[in-house]
Amino acid sequence: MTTTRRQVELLEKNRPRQERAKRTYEGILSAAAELLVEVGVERISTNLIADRAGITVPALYRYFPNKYAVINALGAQLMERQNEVFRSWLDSNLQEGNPEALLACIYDVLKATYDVTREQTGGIEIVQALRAVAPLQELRLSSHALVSERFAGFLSKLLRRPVDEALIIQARVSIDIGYSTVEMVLEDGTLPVEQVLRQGARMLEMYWRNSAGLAVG
Amino acid sequence: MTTTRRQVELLEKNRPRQERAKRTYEGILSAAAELLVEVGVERISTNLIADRAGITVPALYRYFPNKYAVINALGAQLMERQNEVFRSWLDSNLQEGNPEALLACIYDVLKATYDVTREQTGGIEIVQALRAVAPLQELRLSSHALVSERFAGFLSKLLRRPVDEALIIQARVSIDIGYSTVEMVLEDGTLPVEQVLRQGARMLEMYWRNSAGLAVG
DNA sequence: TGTACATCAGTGAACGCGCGTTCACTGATGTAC
DNA sequence: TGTACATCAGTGAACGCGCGTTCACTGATGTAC
Repeated sequence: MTTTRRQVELLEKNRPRQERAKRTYEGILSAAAELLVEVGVERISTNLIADRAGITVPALYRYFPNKYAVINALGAQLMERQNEVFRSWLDSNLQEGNPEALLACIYDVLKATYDVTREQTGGIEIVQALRAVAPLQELRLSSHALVSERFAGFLSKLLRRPVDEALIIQARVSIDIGYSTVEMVLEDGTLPVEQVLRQGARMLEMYWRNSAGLAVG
Repeated sequence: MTTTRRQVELLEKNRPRQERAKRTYEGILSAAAELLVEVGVERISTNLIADRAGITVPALYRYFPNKYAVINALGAQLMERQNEVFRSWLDSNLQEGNPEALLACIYDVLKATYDVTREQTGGIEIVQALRAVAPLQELRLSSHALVSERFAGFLSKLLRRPVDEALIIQARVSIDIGYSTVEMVLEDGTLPVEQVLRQGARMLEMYWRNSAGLAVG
């Protein structure tokens, strides 16, 4: 991509070992999440985070090389939770082996993803930061790509189709459209959550009915 | 929303009057667009912008109160161009008065939106900034809401349905899904542009076939 | 059970830097007569 | 056609501030004997 963009270290440094250290570490993440809501990505700083967490800046530097690593840790946590929602949704539909069953509960997975993101302080702000801040983009993109591949494998069995490029693309588009619907409703607080998620679910349902050659509702 | 978030002035100050001033003004916008690509939203500053534009910082302050106003001006320009794409797509389909004609060319409007965003230096970075930076969010949200209302009015005539909340929501979801597809392909450079846009178009098509009670395929 | 010691966790103070912002100013452009 | 003047456009220098980062350090925790 762009070469002029400076490389940023995102790896965490020391892992917290003692109890006290774990509290400090968690305190840093909570403080960062709160500040992401209050002042936004563009104003957050290690100084602010340490202050809010009730520690000094060098204590933060013990665990994170910079502020991006802190946001990255928050992002990894959220991506993991979102992925887990999707994974368990797939699992609970694996037994059925029946496309209709899956199509009937797309709304559920959107709602569960919405809930898990809402539950995390600064959830939507974290997602937006992952999109907008170059050094963090990799995390969200690779997370979506991973989930899409798993989804494509699942669909391959369900629809008895090979895992070719077309299927992977269809899976990826579905995943991204699902997350987009959730993000849309989190970003614009004036929208009716359930209605919008239901429309998003219906869109995905019609798409897959057409792909799989199933009857329309 | 959040009250702790400081209010930021986004209105431009003096409008450029003389020729020289117009060049300076445009130079500021171009420099900002380039820097958005090179260093990202979180590192851009009035100092960097003025430097790149070949002027001193007080010259920038003559036209903009702060860096957010600069990005806001870039964003307004881009939103306007995207809206224009959609407007002219609707217009060229208004004559027909036939849903099938519209459904047949959803890909075209996605591709045209993709092209117009791609054409603008820092196009995707501008969109991401509008999403992630609180004081700029209003611009994108109200732009999407406006386009959705216009679309709902159009659909009302086409499908002979009243402009009720349900129709507005459906229009809004469609608009946001369209933009999301475009943004997805701009954000992840590894994806095949045409294939992804075609899938997005197909998803919207199936959605509206179902809504309008039209035959599939 | 006590204590000496190693390791882990967090502090206080300091640094240089780029940031946003403002000032009084010089220079460029356009126009009235 | 020339020039005086008003307005517009951009400069140089300065400011205080919060930023990221590092240092040698003190204090807390855990453990070997």
